[in-house]
Amino acid sequence: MPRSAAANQELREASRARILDAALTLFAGRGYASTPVDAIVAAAGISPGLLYHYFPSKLDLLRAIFETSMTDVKASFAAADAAPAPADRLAALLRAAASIVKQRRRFWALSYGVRMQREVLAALGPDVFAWTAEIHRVLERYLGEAGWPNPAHEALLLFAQIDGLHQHYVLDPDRYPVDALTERLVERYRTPATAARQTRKRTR
Amino acid sequence: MPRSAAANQELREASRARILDAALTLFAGRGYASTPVDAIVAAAGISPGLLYHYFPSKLDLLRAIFETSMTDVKASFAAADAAPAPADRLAALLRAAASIVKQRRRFWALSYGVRMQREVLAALGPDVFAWTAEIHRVLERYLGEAGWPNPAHEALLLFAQIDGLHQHYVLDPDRYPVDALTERLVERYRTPATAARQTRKRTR
Amino acid sequence: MPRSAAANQELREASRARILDAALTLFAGRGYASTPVDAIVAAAGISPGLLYHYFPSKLDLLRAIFETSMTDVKASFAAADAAPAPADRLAALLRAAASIVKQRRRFWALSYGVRMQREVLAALGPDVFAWTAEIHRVLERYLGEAGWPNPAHEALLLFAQIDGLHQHYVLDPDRYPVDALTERLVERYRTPATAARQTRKRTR
Amino acid sequence: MPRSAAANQELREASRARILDAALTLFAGRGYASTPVDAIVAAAGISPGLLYHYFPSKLDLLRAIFETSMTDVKASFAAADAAPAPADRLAALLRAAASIVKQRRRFWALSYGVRMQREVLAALGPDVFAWTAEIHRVLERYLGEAGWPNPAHEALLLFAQIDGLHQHYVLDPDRYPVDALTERLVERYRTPATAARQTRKRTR
DNA sequence: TATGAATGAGGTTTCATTCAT
DNA sequence: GATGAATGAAACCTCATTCAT
Repeated sequence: MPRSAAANQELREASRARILDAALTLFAGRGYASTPVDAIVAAAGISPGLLYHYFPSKLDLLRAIFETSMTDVKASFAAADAAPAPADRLAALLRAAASIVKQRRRFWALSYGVRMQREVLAALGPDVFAWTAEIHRVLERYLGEAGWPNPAHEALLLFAQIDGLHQHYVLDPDRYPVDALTERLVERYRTPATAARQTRKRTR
Repeated sequence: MPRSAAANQELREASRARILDAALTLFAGRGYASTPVDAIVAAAGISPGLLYHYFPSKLDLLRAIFETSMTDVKASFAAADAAPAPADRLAALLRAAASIVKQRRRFWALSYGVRMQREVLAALGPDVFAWTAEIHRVLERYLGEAGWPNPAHEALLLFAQIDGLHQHYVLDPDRYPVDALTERLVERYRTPATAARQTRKRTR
Repeated sequence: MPRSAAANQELREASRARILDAALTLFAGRGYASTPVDAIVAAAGISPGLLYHYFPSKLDLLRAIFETSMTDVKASFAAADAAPAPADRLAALLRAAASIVKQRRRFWALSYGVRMQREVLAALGPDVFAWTAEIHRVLERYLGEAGWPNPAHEALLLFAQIDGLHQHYVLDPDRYPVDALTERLVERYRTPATAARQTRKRTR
Repeated sequence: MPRSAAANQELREASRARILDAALTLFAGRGYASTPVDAIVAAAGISPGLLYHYFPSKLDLLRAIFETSMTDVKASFAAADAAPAPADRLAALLRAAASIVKQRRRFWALSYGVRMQREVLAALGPDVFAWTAEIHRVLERYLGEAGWPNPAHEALLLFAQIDGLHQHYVLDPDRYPVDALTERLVERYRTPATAARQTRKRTR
């Protein structure tokens, strides 16, 4: 008596989701390399065989996590991108980024955790590399449109700022005031930071 | 006749240094967990026995790297701290930090690589935890002395900025313009971004 | 479709038994410390991974052997203890002990082999320590009931006798006449070796 | 300026003795196989090189311990053997054996510790095998001369008794009453244990 | 779909031993 | 006579993965 196709589909989804979730939690906490497949299997409450039924290898599991999460993250950024007034888009982006980091803490912890490991990163495919480049491009465009001088450098600086902020948040989520700091950032980037000071300097 | 004490001392230090150096390079490149002791041993041109003669375990080797490097880093910060005019100390610190990161790229790569792994971090001892707190305190003091409002939050923001900057540099050292960006930061933090200024600017 | 629970149970027990058996043989012959896990694995015809699937460590394997064997041995002594006439129980015990030593030569060889190694013994748990104390208590009770003077000392002596006998047997099982010697012992302990008798004999 | 030959000789003896002593203590406590050469070296306060200067291998060190100790033990038995009246020699032997075990506890612990390990025993040379055979022969002769029936079996029994006694003593030297038990044994073996009981049995 | 026994390469560590001085 | 840095084979154990059911 075979299960109906629909029921099977549900089972599949449920199992896959449990595995991905367990793996994400463990990878985020202990690191990818230090997490045995058995630990994932135990946390997901399934058998090793089933894990390999869904994911051909441990690395593919990592890849799947990145795919899932990155889709999600991109969607969020796209929403910010759609803000009506051009002047508000930078603020919208900063807030959207903070919000998505808060929602998907574990993914970011994992992401920051593997960031330095070239071999692993390479195995995740070109998408992950393209990732940062794209964010940088968007920031550069926004800053340029807002009249910032040398928007390429400014974008690097702003990206570093955002990245550092989020990483520090992920390291201590219960006490780190991401929202307040994000608002401070929004404030600071409301108008180009050039005029006043740079003028003063030049006139000396 | 045994080797002279001095000769032994030299041999020991040379071997220890080779091991530490090889380990740092490999840990930085492949991550701590993904680097087999045998790879370190091969890179250092020694036998596994000798590594364990100097370091009781792989983790102790990591610990030793952190101790060595952090001593070095602290010294550099202390030097910046000794700048004559109070107004220059923040600039001095930012430049010293950039300089030390450039000099010890591999250590920072390693450090950023294990940052998310709580178990490893805990095993490195309380020093590594206290580390960031101390940097934050110093920044807060400098910003407070320079008249910045809410120096606690501003310090978090500045620290995140520096951290992000350095991490991005370490990820792509050949192309990332740390120096230019550091100077931009120095410039931006020369005078407090007071509410006053921002208001004035907006009302103009 | 997973294997049925019963089939798994069988597989598990078969594997466990093969490992325990191979380990017992090797430990008995070469000593615990001198037996590499790989040798056990080879003798059992399995992979190292499987051994560690069943026993968390080499020491736990030793522990398991002791648990298994001691259960078995205690059962045998309990049977002797149930002899009807009190006067026959000592004889029953002596014979049961000889019989169990003959049946489980390898266990006794192992047991005698680790007896002097305090660290190993301690790791085997309190049971193994309590073991000899219990035998001594039983012997003392039997001897007391049979009217022997100073049954505590006599029990020590008898226990030493049995232990020595069995150890010598295990050392050279093919030639050592355990049965004959056990019968001689049974004979000797049929009636108490009272001072009275000895005096009477001397005065004749 | 070379040391005098006599001074050298003294140094040699002292170093050898320290090594043998440290090794004996450790072997007795932890077993031969579980004692690393480094532990011996540390306990003796010397360098590994020096140990290998005196003993070609760890096994040779064990051999040396056995040679030293067995010479000593044989001398002690020889003394007992020289007792004037034939009737007293068994008593003298029992007492001498107890005394030597008390004096050289560590050696006996070691000896009992390796007894079950055929490979190690074989490497110690035939002497150690001949050892027990000789004791048995002596006992048999004494018992025969004292008029015991079936002295060969009786000797096995007595030897097992002595051996068990001494082993139990070595396992718990502070509480085990060797002396009292030895006297009890002496008493029991003063006259052949046959007449009375065996007669009674036969006449039934 | 799902299980879990089983594998084996490879990981970390130990330890008897060597050798330049 | 003595040292201790150095070796490398082998020990114990882990873990990604397979496969019969």
